[in-house]
Amino acid sequence: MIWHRDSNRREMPWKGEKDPYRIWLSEIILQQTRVEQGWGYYERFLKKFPDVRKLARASDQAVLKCWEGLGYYTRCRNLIHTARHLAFDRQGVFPNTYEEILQLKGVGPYTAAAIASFAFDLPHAVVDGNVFRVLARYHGIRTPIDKPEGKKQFTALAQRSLDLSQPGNYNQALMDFGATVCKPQAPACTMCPLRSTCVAYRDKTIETLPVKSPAKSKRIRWFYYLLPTWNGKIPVRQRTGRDVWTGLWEPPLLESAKPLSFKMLRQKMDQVFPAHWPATQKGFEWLTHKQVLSHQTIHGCFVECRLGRRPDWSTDFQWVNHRQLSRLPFPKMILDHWKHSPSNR
DNA sequence: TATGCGTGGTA
DNA sequence: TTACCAAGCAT
Repeated sequence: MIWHRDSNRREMPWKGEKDPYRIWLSEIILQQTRVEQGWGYYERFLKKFPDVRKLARASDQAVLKCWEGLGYYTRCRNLIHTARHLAFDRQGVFPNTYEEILQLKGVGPYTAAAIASFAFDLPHAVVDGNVFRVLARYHGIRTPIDKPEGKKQFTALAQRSLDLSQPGNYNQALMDFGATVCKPQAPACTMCPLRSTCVAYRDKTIETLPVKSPAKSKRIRWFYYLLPTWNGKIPVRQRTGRDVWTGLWEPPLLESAKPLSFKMLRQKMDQVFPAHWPATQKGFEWLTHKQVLSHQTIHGCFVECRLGRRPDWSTDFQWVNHRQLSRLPFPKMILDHWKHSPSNR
């Protein structure tokens, strides 16, 4: 705590904030996200949606567009849901107990403890990646942190360690400490005020803690996006289901587990998206991108051409011009394609 | 309860 | 290039 007081705090736009709306917003943005990455998003959200009623009244589309590029889009859909719940069912009043906060969609044990302690000075310890790491090293605990037993053990330990006289401050300090001193790689043990009593430092096991189960290998997918322009417009539809990028928009898509030859692709195009496609490969522009996600690798092949007639596909598709397109949220890979594609104006 | 969900930085 | 990780959560 003295370490934290003495100029080791990381300044951030939401630090010291007492407005539960702002704290909630910042914590949702920061889930599994680096502070530097979330910073700009937080400021843009606050500018566009200064209070929970503004956010609740906005269209799904406008909010998702604001979230575009940040990833884990379920967070954004839950943010919208909870904003409307707060504004319309609770007259804009944020719940002020840990249990009630935990009930909010998109709010789990970490976020509930963060809001409870920062906004309401309630004695709940946060347990995030930083806290897992600091506690595992300091106490030399080898229980895997990504299993129920580990979560239980570390949560109990964090709660016991909490400074009840200043829970918010303590939570901030522990996370800052983990982010700047007790780092995942190359921790600054020589600068660490706790090294004389740190079990992992004594046992030289810093690099092996915390214990995590090994990552699974990534699934590989091939996405063939069809980009026909007709009358200056292209067809797009919103992704549904429980797959990646749900809620974002995309052009007609043919998916394959393996790369397709042009001949195979052309066959599928005629089956799934019948149209007056060009007869040969020369009628198409063909560009590929690769995006590595945390759990899968997606190869995006963008196949562009001009059509003389508008095809009669599912009504899910909207044919939109550039201006309409710019208001819709898209996955980064598609945005990158349009940014770099020579045919895009 | 094991698994899936994005993107970007770093070694 | 690849692996790891980041203020986690829902299902």
